[in-house]
Amino acid sequence: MLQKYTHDTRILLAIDCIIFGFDGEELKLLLIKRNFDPEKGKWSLMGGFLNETEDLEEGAKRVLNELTGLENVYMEQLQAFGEITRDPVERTVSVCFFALINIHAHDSELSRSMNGYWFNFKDKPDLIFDHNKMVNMALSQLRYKAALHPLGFELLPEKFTIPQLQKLYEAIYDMHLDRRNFSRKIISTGLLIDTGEKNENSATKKAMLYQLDAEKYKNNFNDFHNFISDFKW
Amino acid sequence: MLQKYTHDTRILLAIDCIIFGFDGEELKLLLIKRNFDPEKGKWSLMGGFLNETEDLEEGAKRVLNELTGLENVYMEQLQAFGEITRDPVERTVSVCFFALINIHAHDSELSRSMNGYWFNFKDKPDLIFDHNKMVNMALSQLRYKAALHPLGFELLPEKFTIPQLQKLYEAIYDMHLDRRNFSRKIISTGLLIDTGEKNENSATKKAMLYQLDAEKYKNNFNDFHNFISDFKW
DNA sequence: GCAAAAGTGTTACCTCTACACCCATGT
DNA sequence: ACATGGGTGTAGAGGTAACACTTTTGC
Repeated sequence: MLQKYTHDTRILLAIDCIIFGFDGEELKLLLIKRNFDPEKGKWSLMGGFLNETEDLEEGAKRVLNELTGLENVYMEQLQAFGEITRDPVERTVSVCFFALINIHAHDSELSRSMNGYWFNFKDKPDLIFDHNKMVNMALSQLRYKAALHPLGFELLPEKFTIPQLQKLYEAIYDMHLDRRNFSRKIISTGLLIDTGEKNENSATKKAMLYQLDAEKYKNNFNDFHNFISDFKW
Repeated sequence: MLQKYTHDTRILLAIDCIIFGFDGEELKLLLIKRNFDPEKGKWSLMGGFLNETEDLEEGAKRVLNELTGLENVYMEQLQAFGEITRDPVERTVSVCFFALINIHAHDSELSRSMNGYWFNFKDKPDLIFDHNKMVNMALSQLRYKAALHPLGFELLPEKFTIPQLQKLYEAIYDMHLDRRNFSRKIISTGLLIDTGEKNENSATKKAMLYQLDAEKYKNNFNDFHNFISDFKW
C-alpha cells in the first residue's frame, strides 16, 4: 500500500441499526438499554463501531448479530449522520441501517440473547443522541419504499395470509385499508403463490396461505406499484 | 468532554459529490481531473475529506465550493460507501452527496474556478475507485425522486418554459414524453406561476415563462406525483 | 343460528394516454 | 405561405374507490 493521505482528521465510525419488527398486530421497534456511559440506562438503537477489517454492510450485520443473534435479515443503508456534537464523548459519524424482521420466526435467537426489548412503535421511548431523528427518518423511508415496492413481505413469516399482510401495511402506515381493494392489488402483482394450505390459527374462517414467488420477487423488486395510494406524506 | 471511546479504529472520511447539470439539451455530469496520486490524471468526482469542525452537509458544501465556486445549490445525501479496498491509499469511507445545478445560471463561478469539466452524462468517462458505482446510484436516485417529487426545477433557471422542463425530464430518463400530457401534469401541480413573460430565445412561437411558487414548492415538496409513469426501472 | 373473519363481484368515478387541431413566429 | 414549435381539447382505456353479498368456522 502507498503512503497514507496527509489529511489528519480520522473519525470514529459508528453503525446504528433501526430494527423494525411485526408481530401480527403492531409495528415494533427493537431497542436496547445502554449499559455504559454516557447516557447509561437510557434506551438506544442497536449500535457499534466499524472495524478496520469489514465494510459497512458487514459491520452492520455483525452489530446486529452480536446484539441479537439475528442472521439473514433484510437490511438497507439509510444514510450517514454526522452532526459534530451528536455524540458527547467524541466526534462520531454514524452510518445507519434499517432492518426488517419477522418477530415470531426469530423468537429463539432473540430470547437467547435477551439484549433487546420490542416496543410498539407508537410507544417508543425517548432515545439517546440523535437516535430519535434516525428512527423517524427510517420510518419515512420504510413507508416510502413499502408503498412502491413489495418490501413488506420481509416482515412476515414464510407463509402468510393476505389479511396478515394487510394488517402489516395498516400498521406501517397507521391507517385503515379496504380489504377487497388491497387483496386485488396484492394478487395482481403476481408475486404470491397459493400454497393450498389454510391458516389454522384463525378463530373463524381460515384464510389461504401464500408464499412469495422467490424468483419473481427478486427480479421484480424494483417494479413500481402503488400499494398505498391515498397516504398523506 | 468525557474520555474518548476505547474502540481504536478511526477512519478517514471522504466526501464525494455527484454534480448533475442541465444545459437545456443534455443531462451533464461535472467531473475533475485528479491532480495527485494515485490515479493522477484520471477523471474523478469532486471530492475531499471531512474536517473535524464541520458536519457532513457543511463538508459537502465546502468541497463543492472549493472546487467549483458554487454556492446555494440543491444537495442531498446519497449514502455512504465503505468497501475496504475502495481507496488503495488507505481505508476510507466516503459519504456521497448529489447536487443539482443549472449550468447557465452558474457560468461565472464555474468558469472562474476552471477545475471541472462538464460531460454529457451519456459520454462520461471511466472514473476512479468506486465512483462509477456512485454515479450510477445517484442517477437511479435522481430518477426515482424526480418521478415523484418536483425536483427537476433545481436544474433550470429561475424562469423557464414548460418545453424546457420537458426536455430536462426527457434527458433525465432518456426517453420521449408526450408534450400535451406532460404539460397538463406539470400545470396540475399548481406549483407554477405564469410570469406573463415570453421566452425570447425561441426561433418560432415564444413559450410562456413560468417560475416556481416558492411557498408551495417548499410546503408540497413531499407530495406524491407521477411525472413519469411508464419508465422502466 | 349467529357472530366474526375471509373470499369475490360490480359500478361509478377519475386519471392517464393517445391523438388532432389551432396559434404564433421567423424566414 | 410555410415550416417549426407551442398551447389546448377530447374520447377511450385502464385503474381506483366504494360498496354488498356469500362462505366458512367456532360457539
